Amino acid sequence: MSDSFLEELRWRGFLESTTGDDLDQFLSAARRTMYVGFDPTADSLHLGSLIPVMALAHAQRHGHKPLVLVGGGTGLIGDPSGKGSERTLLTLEQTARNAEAIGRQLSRFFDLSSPDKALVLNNADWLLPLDLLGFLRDIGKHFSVNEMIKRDSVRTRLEERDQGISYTEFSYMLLQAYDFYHLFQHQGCEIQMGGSDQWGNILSGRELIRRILGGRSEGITFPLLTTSTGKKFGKTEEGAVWLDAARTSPYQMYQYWLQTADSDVVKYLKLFTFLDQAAIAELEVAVAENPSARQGQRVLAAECTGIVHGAEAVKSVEAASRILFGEWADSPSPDVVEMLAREVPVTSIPRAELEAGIGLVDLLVRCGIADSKGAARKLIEGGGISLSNVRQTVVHRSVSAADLSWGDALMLRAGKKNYRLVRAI
RNA sequence: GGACAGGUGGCCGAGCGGCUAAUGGCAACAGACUGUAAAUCUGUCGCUCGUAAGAGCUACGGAGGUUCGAAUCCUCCCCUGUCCA
Repeated sequence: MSDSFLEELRWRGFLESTTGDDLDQFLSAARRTMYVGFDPTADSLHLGSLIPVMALAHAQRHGHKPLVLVGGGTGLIGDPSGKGSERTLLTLEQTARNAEAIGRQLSRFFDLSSPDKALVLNNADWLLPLDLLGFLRDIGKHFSVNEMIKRDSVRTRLEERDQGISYTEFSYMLLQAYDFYHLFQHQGCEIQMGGSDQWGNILSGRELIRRILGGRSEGITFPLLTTSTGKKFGKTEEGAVWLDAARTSPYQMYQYWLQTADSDVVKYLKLFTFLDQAAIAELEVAVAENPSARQGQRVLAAECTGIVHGAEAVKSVEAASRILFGEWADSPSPDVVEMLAREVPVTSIPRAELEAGIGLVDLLVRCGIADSKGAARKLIEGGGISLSNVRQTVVHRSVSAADLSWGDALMLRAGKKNYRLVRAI
Protein backbone atom coordinates (compact mmCIF):
# COMPACT_ATOMS: atom_id res chain seq x y z
CA MET A 1 0.00 0.00 0.00
CA SER A 2 2.89 2.39 0.61
CA ASP A 3 3.35 3.10 -3.04
CA SER A 4 5.58 5.69 -4.49
CA PHE A 5 4.74 9.34 -4.07
CA LEU A 6 3.46 9.61 -7.61
CA GLU A 7 1.40 6.46 -7.23
CA GLU A 8 -0.19 7.92 -4.15
CA LEU A 9 -1.02 11.15 -5.94
CA ARG A 10 -2.47 9.09 -8.76
CA TRP A 11 -4.93 7.01 -6.81
CA ARG A 12 -5.94 10.01 -4.76
CA GLY A 13 -6.83 11.89 -7.90
CA PHE A 14 -4.25 14.65 -7.68
CA LEU A 15 -2.88 14.22 -11.16
CA GLU A 16 -4.14 16.24 -14.08
CA SER A 17 -1.00 16.15 -16.14
CA THR A 18 2.67 15.42 -15.63
CA THR A 19 5.80 16.00 -17.65
CA GLY A 20 8.09 13.24 -18.79
CA ASP A 21 7.40 9.56 -19.33
CA ASP A 22 9.58 8.34 -16.51
CA LEU A 23 8.54 10.82 -13.88
CA ASP A 24 7.76 8.00 -11.50
CA GLN A 25 11.24 6.61 -11.90
CA PHE A 26 12.70 10.09 -11.52
CA LEU A 27 10.86 10.62 -8.27
CA SER A 28 11.76 7.25 -6.87
CA ALA A 29 15.44 7.43 -7.78
CA ALA A 30 16.30 10.06 -5.23
CA ARG A 31 14.95 12.43 -2.66
CA ARG A 32 13.65 15.35 -4.65
CA THR A 33 12.90 18.93 -3.81
CA MET A 34 9.63 20.31 -5.16
CA TYR A 35 7.69 23.50 -4.86
CA VAL A 36 4.28 25.07 -5.17
CA GLY A 37 3.73 28.80 -5.29
CA PHE A 38 0.91 30.62 -3.51
CA ASP A 39 0.28 34.20 -4.47
CA PRO A 40 -0.83 36.45 -1.63
CA THR A 41 -3.97 37.89 -3.19
CA ALA A 42 -5.64 37.79 0.22
CA ASP A 43 -4.49 37.39 3.78
CA SER A 44 -5.66 33.81 3.91
CA LEU A 45 -5.76 30.76 1.69
CA HIS A 46 -9.03 29.00 1.02
CA LEU A 47 -10.08 25.43 0.48
CA GLY A 48 -8.98 25.44 -3.14
CA SER A 49 -5.38 25.95 -2.07
CA LEU A 50 -5.64 22.90 0.08
CA ILE A 51 -5.08 20.63 -2.91
CA PRO A 52 -1.50 21.73 -3.53
CA VAL A 53 -0.94 21.92 0.21
CA MET A 54 -2.01 18.31 0.60
CA ALA A 55 0.13 17.29 -2.35
CA LEU A 56 3.18 18.89 -0.78
CA ALA A 57 2.33 17.27 2.53
CA HIS A 58 2.22 13.88 0.85
CA ALA A 59 5.57 14.67 -0.72
CA GLN A 60 7.07 15.29 2.68
CA ARG A 61 5.56 12.08 4.01
CA HIS A 62 7.23 10.24 1.16
CA GLY A 63 10.57 11.71 2.12
CA HIS A 64 10.78 14.46 -0.44
CA LYS A 65 11.50 18.05 0.46
CA PRO A 66 8.73 20.57 -0.10
CA LEU A 67 9.41 24.21 -0.73
CA VAL A 68 6.42 26.34 0.07
CA LEU A 69 6.76 29.45 -1.99
CA VAL A 70 4.86 32.55 -1.00
CA GLY A 71 4.58 34.89 -3.97
CA GLY A 72 5.37 38.17 -2.32
CA GLY A 73 6.95 39.25 -5.60
CA THR A 74 4.70 37.67 -8.20
CA GLY A 75 1.70 38.79 -6.16
CA LEU A 76 2.62 42.35 -7.07
CA ILE A 77 2.03 41.55 -10.72
CA GLY A 78 -0.95 39.19 -10.80
CA ASP A 79 -1.20 35.91 -12.63
CA PRO A 80 -3.47 36.12 -15.69
CA SER A 81 -3.93 32.33 -15.67
CA GLY A 82 -7.48 31.36 -15.07
CA LYS A 83 -8.58 34.96 -14.81
CA GLY A 84 -11.05 36.41 -17.25
CA SER A 85 -10.08 39.99 -16.73
CA GLU A 86 -7.29 42.29 -15.70
CA ARG A 87 -6.94 42.61 -11.97
CA THR A 88 -6.40 45.61 -9.83
CA LEU A 89 -2.94 45.75 -8.42
CA LEU A 90 -2.46 45.27 -4.72
CA THR A 91 -0.26 47.73 -2.94
CA LEU A 92 3.18 46.78 -1.72
CA GLU A 93 2.07 46.90 1.89
CA GLN A 94 -1.00 44.77 1.27
CA THR A 95 0.98 42.16 -0.55
CA ALA A 96 3.64 42.07 2.14
CA ARG A 97 1.02 41.71 4.85
CA ASN A 98 -0.80 39.00 2.95
CA ALA A 99 2.41 37.17 2.19
CA GLU A 100 3.29 37.09 5.84
CA ALA A 101 -0.14 35.85 6.86
CA ILE A 102 -0.16 33.14 4.23
CA GLY A 103 3.33 32.07 5.09
CA ARG A 104 2.26 31.60 8.69
CA GLN A 105 -0.79 29.69 7.64
CA LEU A 106 1.12 27.36 5.37
CA SER A 107 3.74 26.64 8.01
CA ARG A 108 1.23 24.66 10.01
CA PHE A 109 0.94 21.95 7.41
CA PHE A 110 4.59 21.02 7.29
CA ASP A 111 7.35 19.76 9.46
CA LEU A 112 9.71 22.71 9.44
CA SER A 113 11.84 21.50 12.30
CA SER A 114 14.92 21.55 10.13
CA PRO A 115 15.68 23.49 6.95
CA ASP A 116 16.45 20.17 5.37
CA LYS A 117 12.88 18.91 5.80
CA ALA A 118 10.95 21.76 4.24
CA LEU A 119 11.24 25.49 3.71
CA VAL A 120 8.89 28.40 3.42
CA LEU A 121 10.29 30.95 0.97
CA ASN A 122 9.14 34.26 -0.43
CA ASN A 123 9.97 35.16 -4.01
CA ALA A 124 9.99 38.84 -3.13
CA ASP A 125 13.45 38.08 -1.80
CA TRP A 126 14.86 37.53 -5.26
CA LEU A 127 12.34 39.22 -7.53
CA LEU A 128 12.41 42.66 -5.93
CA PRO A 129 16.16 43.15 -6.40
CA LEU A 130 15.99 42.25 -10.10
CA ASP A 131 17.09 45.01 -12.42
CA LEU A 132 15.01 45.49 -15.52
CA LEU A 133 17.71 45.60 -18.16
CA GLY A 134 19.56 42.64 -16.79
CA PHE A 135 16.34 40.67 -16.62
CA LEU A 136 15.33 41.53 -20.15
CA ARG A 137 18.74 40.60 -21.50
CA ASP A 138 19.31 37.42 -19.52
CA ILE A 139 15.83 36.02 -19.13
CA GLY A 140 13.61 37.82 -21.62
CA LYS A 141 15.85 36.74 -24.46
CA HIS A 142 14.78 33.14 -23.89
CA PHE A 143 11.11 33.84 -24.40
CA SER A 144 9.40 34.04 -27.73
CA VAL A 145 6.45 36.38 -27.83
CA ASN A 146 5.09 34.26 -30.65
CA GLU A 147 4.74 31.41 -28.21
CA MET A 148 3.67 33.52 -25.29
CA ILE A 149 0.62 34.80 -27.07
CA LYS A 150 -0.46 31.29 -27.93
CA ARG A 151 -0.82 30.50 -24.27
CA ASP A 152 -4.41 29.87 -23.23
CA SER A 153 -4.34 32.41 -20.45
CA VAL A 154 -3.14 35.07 -22.86
CA ARG A 155 -5.05 34.01 -25.92
CA THR A 156 -8.45 34.04 -24.27
CA ARG A 157 -7.73 37.54 -23.07
CA LEU A 158 -6.65 38.60 -26.52
CA GLU A 159 -9.70 37.08 -28.14
CA GLU A 160 -12.23 38.34 -25.62
CA ARG A 161 -14.21 41.18 -27.06
CA ASP A 162 -13.96 43.51 -24.13
CA GLN A 163 -11.04 42.20 -22.15
CA GLY A 164 -7.43 42.83 -22.79
CA ILE A 165 -4.26 42.06 -20.98
CA SER A 166 -1.77 44.56 -19.74
CA TYR A 167 1.93 44.22 -20.30
CA THR A 168 2.23 43.79 -16.55
CA GLU A 169 0.20 40.62 -16.44
CA PHE A 170 1.67 39.45 -19.69
CA SER A 171 5.04 39.44 -17.96
CA TYR A 172 3.85 37.21 -15.18
CA MET A 173 4.89 34.01 -16.86
CA LEU A 174 8.47 35.20 -17.09
CA LEU A 175 8.58 35.85 -13.39
CA GLN A 176 7.18 32.47 -12.48
CA ALA A 177 9.58 30.81 -14.88
CA TYR A 178 12.36 32.73 -13.23
CA ASP A 179 11.21 31.48 -9.82
CA PHE A 180 11.54 27.89 -10.91
CA TYR A 181 14.92 28.63 -12.42
CA HIS A 182 16.04 30.38 -9.26
CA LEU A 183 14.86 27.55 -7.01
CA PHE A 184 16.46 24.99 -9.25
CA GLN A 185 19.73 26.80 -9.05
CA HIS A 186 19.73 27.75 -5.40
CA GLN A 187 17.61 25.07 -3.74
CA GLY A 188 18.10 22.12 -6.03
CA CYS A 189 14.38 22.19 -6.70
CA GLU A 190 13.57 19.95 -9.65
CA ILE A 191 9.80 19.74 -9.59
CA GLN A 192 7.08 22.35 -9.66
CA MET A 193 3.50 21.54 -8.93
CA GLY A 194 0.36 23.62 -9.24
CA GLY A 195 -3.21 23.84 -10.40
CA SER A 196 -4.01 22.89 -13.96
CA ASP A 197 -4.01 26.57 -14.92
CA GLN A 198 -0.34 26.60 -13.98
CA TRP A 199 0.67 24.12 -16.66
CA GLY A 200 1.94 26.76 -19.05
CA ASN A 201 3.84 28.64 -16.36
CA ILE A 202 5.46 25.43 -15.21
CA LEU A 203 6.55 24.52 -18.72
CA SER A 204 8.03 27.97 -19.19
CA GLY A 205 10.19 27.51 -16.12
CA ARG A 206 11.20 24.08 -17.22
CA GLU A 207 12.23 25.42 -20.58
CA LEU A 208 14.20 28.23 -19.00
CA ILE A 209 16.10 25.81 -16.79
CA ARG A 210 16.89 23.62 -19.78
CA ARG A 211 18.08 26.52 -21.89
CA ILE A 212 20.22 28.33 -19.36
CA LEU A 213 21.42 25.52 -17.17
CA GLY A 214 20.79 22.49 -19.30
CA GLY A 215 19.14 20.96 -16.25
CA ARG A 216 16.28 18.52 -15.97
CA SER A 217 13.13 19.59 -14.21
CA GLU A 218 9.59 18.27 -14.13
CA GLY A 219 6.10 19.48 -13.48
CA ILE A 220 2.86 18.14 -12.07
CA THR A 221 -0.53 19.79 -12.24
CA PHE A 222 -3.66 19.13 -10.25
CA PRO A 223 -7.19 19.09 -11.60
CA LEU A 224 -9.45 22.07 -11.18
CA LEU A 225 -12.16 20.91 -8.87
CA THR A 226 -15.79 21.56 -9.50
CA THR A 227 -18.61 20.09 -7.50
CA SER A 228 -20.90 17.64 -9.20
CA THR A 229 -23.37 20.48 -9.63
CA GLY A 230 -20.78 22.37 -11.62
CA LYS A 231 -20.00 24.97 -9.01
CA LYS A 232 -16.51 25.98 -8.17
CA PHE A 233 -15.26 23.89 -5.36
CA GLY A 234 -14.75 25.67 -2.06
CA LYS A 235 -17.15 28.50 -2.66
CA THR A 236 -20.35 29.20 -0.86
CA GLU A 237 -22.96 31.88 -1.20
CA GLU A 238 -20.88 34.00 1.13
CA GLY A 239 -17.74 33.45 -0.89
CA ALA A 240 -14.71 31.30 -0.40
CA VAL A 241 -14.29 28.92 2.48
CA TRP A 242 -11.16 30.31 4.08
CA LEU A 243 -8.59 28.49 6.11
CA ASP A 244 -8.35 31.38 8.53
CA ALA A 245 -10.66 30.77 11.47
CA ALA A 246 -11.35 34.49 11.72
CA ARG A 247 -12.79 34.49 8.21
CA THR A 248 -14.48 31.11 8.15
CA SER A 249 -15.07 29.55 11.52
CA PRO A 250 -14.21 25.89 12.02
CA TYR A 251 -17.92 25.30 12.41
CA GLN A 252 -18.64 26.80 9.02
CA MET A 253 -15.90 24.79 7.41
CA TYR A 254 -17.16 21.61 9.04
CA GLN A 255 -20.62 22.37 7.74
CA TYR A 256 -19.29 22.99 4.26
CA TRP A 257 -17.75 19.54 4.17
CA LEU A 258 -20.75 17.92 5.75
CA GLN A 259 -22.92 19.21 2.96
CA THR A 260 -20.80 17.58 0.28
CA ALA A 261 -22.84 15.79 -2.36
CA ASP A 262 -22.76 12.00 -2.28
CA SER A 263 -21.21 11.96 -5.69
CA ASP A 264 -18.28 14.08 -4.53
CA VAL A 265 -17.56 12.71 -1.11
CA VAL A 266 -15.22 9.87 -2.06
CA LYS A 267 -13.24 12.12 -4.34
CA TYR A 268 -12.83 14.61 -1.52
CA LEU A 269 -11.90 11.98 1.04
CA LYS A 270 -9.00 11.04 -1.21
CA LEU A 271 -7.86 14.58 -1.76
CA PHE A 272 -8.43 16.20 1.57
CA THR A 273 -7.71 13.56 4.18
CA PHE A 274 -4.75 11.32 4.89
CA LEU A 275 -6.97 8.26 5.26
CA ASP A 276 -5.56 5.27 3.42
CA GLN A 277 -7.06 3.47 0.49
CA ALA A 278 -8.71 0.76 2.58
CA ALA A 279 -10.39 3.21 4.94
CA ILE A 280 -11.74 5.24 2.05
CA ALA A 281 -12.98 2.14 0.26
CA GLU A 282 -14.89 1.23 3.39
CA LEU A 283 -16.52 4.62 3.52
CA GLU A 284 -17.36 4.40 -0.13
CA VAL A 285 -19.37 1.28 0.58
CA ALA A 286 -21.04 2.93 3.55
CA VAL A 287 -22.09 5.91 1.44
CA ALA A 288 -23.43 3.70 -1.32
CA GLU A 289 -25.42 1.49 1.04
CA ASN A 290 -26.82 4.10 3.32
CA PRO A 291 -26.40 7.55 1.84
CA SER A 292 -28.70 9.26 4.29
CA ALA A 293 -26.38 8.46 7.19
CA ARG A 294 -23.72 10.53 5.40
CA GLN A 295 -20.97 8.56 7.04
CA GLY A 296 -18.49 9.69 4.39
CA GLN A 297 -19.39 13.34 4.81
CA ARG A 298 -19.03 13.09 8.57
CA VAL A 299 -15.58 11.60 8.37
CA LEU A 300 -14.53 14.03 5.67
CA ALA A 301 -15.72 16.98 7.70
CA ALA A 302 -14.01 15.81 10.87
CA GLU A 303 -10.75 14.85 9.20
CA CYS A 304 -10.31 17.89 7.07
CA THR A 305 -11.46 20.39 9.65
CA GLY A 306 -9.02 18.65 11.94
CA ILE A 307 -6.14 19.04 9.50
CA VAL A 308 -6.80 22.74 9.25
CA HIS A 309 -7.99 23.66 12.73
CA GLY A 310 -6.94 20.82 14.98
CA ALA A 311 -8.72 17.99 16.78
CA GLU A 312 -9.90 20.16 19.66
CA ALA A 313 -11.81 22.42 17.32
CA VAL A 314 -13.46 19.43 15.68
CA LYS A 315 -14.80 18.22 19.01
CA SER A 316 -16.69 21.37 19.82
CA VAL A 317 -17.84 21.79 16.26
CA GLU A 318 -19.30 18.32 16.28
CA ALA A 319 -20.99 18.97 19.57
CA ALA A 320 -22.50 22.21 18.27
CA SER A 321 -23.69 20.52 15.10
CA ARG A 322 -25.37 17.77 17.08
CA ILE A 323 -27.39 20.30 19.01
CA LEU A 324 -28.32 22.50 16.09
CA PHE A 325 -29.22 19.66 13.77
CA GLY A 326 -30.44 16.94 16.02
CA GLU A 327 -30.76 17.08 19.76
CA TRP A 328 -32.34 20.48 19.95
CA ALA A 329 -32.49 21.61 23.57
CA ASP A 330 -35.22 23.95 24.75
CA SER A 331 -33.14 24.89 27.73
CA PRO A 332 -29.53 23.89 27.33
CA SER A 333 -27.04 24.29 30.10
CA PRO A 334 -25.01 27.50 30.22
CA ASP A 335 -21.84 25.77 29.08
CA VAL A 336 -23.61 24.42 26.02
CA VAL A 337 -24.75 27.94 25.18
CA GLU A 338 -21.17 29.07 25.74
CA MET A 339 -19.95 26.44 23.32
CA LEU A 340 -22.52 27.38 20.69
CA ALA A 341 -21.54 31.01 21.08
CA ARG A 342 -18.07 30.12 19.91
CA GLU A 343 -19.29 28.32 16.81
CA VAL A 344 -22.26 30.31 15.59
CA PRO A 345 -22.16 34.02 14.75
CA VAL A 346 -23.23 35.96 17.82
CA THR A 347 -25.01 39.28 18.00
CA SER A 348 -25.00 41.10 21.29
CA ILE A 349 -27.90 43.32 22.22
CA PRO A 350 -27.97 45.51 25.33
CA ARG A 351 -30.32 43.99 27.85
CA ALA A 352 -32.19 47.24 28.34
CA GLU A 353 -32.97 47.35 24.66
CA LEU A 354 -34.32 43.84 24.70
CA GLU A 355 -36.43 44.53 27.74
CA ALA A 356 -38.00 47.42 25.90
CA GLY A 357 -38.64 45.10 22.98
CA ILE A 358 -37.02 45.14 19.59
CA GLY A 359 -38.77 44.43 16.30
CA LEU A 360 -38.05 41.02 14.89
CA VAL A 361 -37.41 42.65 11.54
CA ASP A 362 -34.79 44.95 13.03
CA LEU A 363 -33.20 42.10 14.88
CA LEU A 364 -32.84 40.08 11.68
CA VAL A 365 -31.07 42.98 10.04
CA ARG A 366 -28.86 43.59 13.06
CA CYS A 367 -27.61 40.05 13.19
CA GLY A 368 -27.00 39.95 9.48
CA ILE A 369 -29.59 37.35 8.50
CA ALA A 370 -31.30 39.88 6.26
CA ASP A 371 -29.64 42.66 4.29
CA SER A 372 -32.52 45.08 4.65
CA LYS A 373 -35.76 45.41 6.49
CA GLY A 374 -37.67 44.67 3.33
CA ALA A 375 -35.75 41.46 2.89
CA ALA A 376 -36.35 40.57 6.53
CA ARG A 377 -40.09 41.09 6.16
CA LYS A 378 -40.21 38.91 3.11
CA LEU A 379 -38.27 36.19 4.87
CA ILE A 380 -40.77 36.14 7.69
CA GLU A 381 -43.70 36.23 5.31
CA GLY A 382 -42.22 33.32 3.42
CA GLY A 383 -41.97 31.27 6.60
CA GLY A 384 -38.21 31.23 6.58
CA ILE A 385 -37.49 32.48 10.08
CA SER A 386 -37.60 30.68 13.35
CA LEU A 387 -36.89 31.87 16.84
CA SER A 388 -35.77 29.25 19.30
CA ASN A 389 -36.84 26.60 16.82
CA VAL A 390 -40.37 28.00 16.45
CA ARG A 391 -41.41 29.35 13.09
CA GLN A 392 -42.25 33.04 13.12
CA THR A 393 -45.10 34.21 10.96
CA VAL A 394 -45.97 37.58 12.42
CA VAL A 395 -43.95 40.25 10.67
CA HIS A 396 -44.51 42.83 13.35
CA ARG A 397 -43.71 40.68 16.27
CA SER A 398 -41.34 42.22 18.70
CA VAL A 399 -38.65 40.30 20.50
CA SER A 400 -38.21 40.96 24.19
CA ALA A 401 -36.50 39.61 27.26
CA ALA A 402 -39.23 37.00 27.56
CA ASP A 403 -37.92 35.39 24.39
CA LEU A 404 -34.52 34.74 25.92
CA SER A 405 -35.33 31.08 26.30
CA TRP A 406 -31.70 30.16 26.78
CA GLY A 407 -31.04 32.25 29.84
CA ASP A 408 -29.36 35.30 28.36
CA ALA A 409 -29.60 34.07 24.79
CA LEU A 410 -31.90 32.99 22.00
CA MET A 411 -31.31 31.27 18.72
CA LEU A 412 -32.50 32.69 15.42
CA ARG A 413 -32.54 30.63 12.30
CA ALA A 414 -33.17 31.45 8.63
CA GLY A 415 -33.89 28.53 6.42
CA LYS A 416 -32.59 25.20 7.48
CA LYS A 417 -29.10 25.94 8.57
CA ASN A 418 -28.38 29.61 8.91
CA TYR A 419 -28.10 30.20 12.65
CA ARG A 420 -27.49 33.33 14.71
CA LEU A 421 -27.17 33.46 18.43
CA VAL A 422 -28.51 36.62 20.05
CA ARG A 423 -27.26 37.45 23.52
CA ALA A 424 -28.30 40.06 26.02
CA ILE A 425 -25.40 41.93 27.52
C1' G B 1 -2.47 60.37 -32.50
C1' G B 2 -6.71 58.55 -36.10
C1' A B 3 -11.16 55.37 -37.56
C1' C B 4 -14.73 52.13 -35.77
C1' A B 5 -17.29 49.23 -31.90
C1' G B 6 -18.47 49.05 -26.84
C1' G B 7 -19.13 50.30 -21.04
C1' U B 8 -26.82 48.38 -18.27
C1' G B 9 -28.52 45.57 -11.69
C1' G B 10 -23.73 39.72 -8.38
C1' C B 11 -22.73 37.76 -13.71
C1' C B 12 -24.45 37.21 -18.93
C1' G B 13 -27.62 39.96 -21.86
C1' A B 14 -32.21 42.96 -23.88
C1' G B 15 -33.92 47.90 -24.08
C1' C B 16 -32.36 52.86 -27.61
C1' G B 17 -37.23 59.57 -25.38
C1' G B 18 -42.64 58.45 -21.40
C1' C B 19 -46.25 52.02 -20.68
C1' U B 20 -38.81 50.73 -17.51
C1' A B 21 -36.67 49.59 -10.87
C1' A B 22 -35.48 48.45 -16.21
C1' U B 23 -37.57 41.69 -20.72
C1' G B 24 -34.91 37.12 -20.41
C1' G B 25 -31.14 33.65 -18.54
C1' C B 26 -27.69 32.28 -14.62
C1' A B 27 -26.46 32.78 -9.63
C1' A B 28 -28.54 33.77 -4.82
C1' C B 29 -32.31 33.47 -0.84
C1' A B 30 -36.91 31.28 1.25
C1' G B 31 -40.94 27.41 1.02
C1' A B 32 -42.52 22.20 -0.36
C1' C B 33 -40.23 17.30 -0.96
C1' U B 34 -35.81 15.02 1.46
C1' G B 35 -30.78 12.92 4.08
C1' U B 36 -28.25 19.73 6.96
C1' A B 37 -27.64 15.85 -0.36
C1' A B 38 -29.03 16.12 -5.62
C1' A B 39 -33.10 16.86 -8.88
C1' U B 40 -37.91 19.04 -9.22
C1' C B 41 -41.89 22.48 -8.22
C1' U B 42 -43.39 27.42 -5.89
C1' G B 43 -42.18 32.28 -4.19
C1' U B 44 -38.61 36.39 -3.53
C1' C B 45 -34.71 38.91 -5.65
C1' G B 46 -32.41 48.17 -5.46
C1' C B 47 -33.32 51.04 -0.63
C1' U B 48 -36.72 53.40 2.93
C1' C B 49 -41.60 54.18 5.01
C1' G B 50 -46.44 51.53 5.25
C1' U B 51 -50.67 45.94 8.11
C1' A B 52 -51.93 46.95 3.09
C1' A B 53 -53.16 49.67 -1.13
C1' G B 54 -49.32 52.66 -2.10
C1' A B 55 -45.63 56.64 -1.59
C1' G B 56 -40.71 58.47 -1.72
C1' C B 57 -35.55 57.90 -2.89
C1' U B 58 -31.30 55.94 -5.54
C1' A B 59 -29.64 53.37 -10.19
C1' C B 60 -27.96 51.99 -16.60
C1' G B 61 -18.90 54.29 -16.93
C1' G B 62 -18.15 59.95 -14.98
C1' A B 63 -19.48 65.22 -15.35
C1' G B 64 -22.53 68.61 -17.64
C1' G B 65 -26.65 69.83 -21.16
C1' U B 66 -31.42 69.42 -24.33
C1' U B 67 -36.58 68.09 -22.93
C1' C B 68 -42.70 68.60 -19.40
C1' G B 69 -39.95 63.79 -19.23
C1' A B 70 -33.44 60.53 -20.62
C1' A B 71 -30.54 54.03 -19.63
C1' U B 72 -32.31 55.98 -24.31
C1' C B 73 -30.67 62.57 -27.70
C1' C B 74 -26.16 66.29 -27.40
C1' U B 75 -21.08 67.86 -25.35
C1' C B 76 -16.70 66.83 -22.77
C1' C B 77 -13.97 63.26 -19.98
C1' C B 78 -12.51 58.18 -18.31
C1' C B 79 -12.10 52.98 -19.49
C1' U B 80 -12.07 48.50 -22.98
C1' G B 81 -11.68 46.11 -27.76
C1' U B 82 -10.57 45.96 -33.23
C1' C B 83 -7.99 48.17 -37.15
C1' C B 84 -4.53 52.10 -38.77
C1' A B 85 -0.15 55.44 -37.78
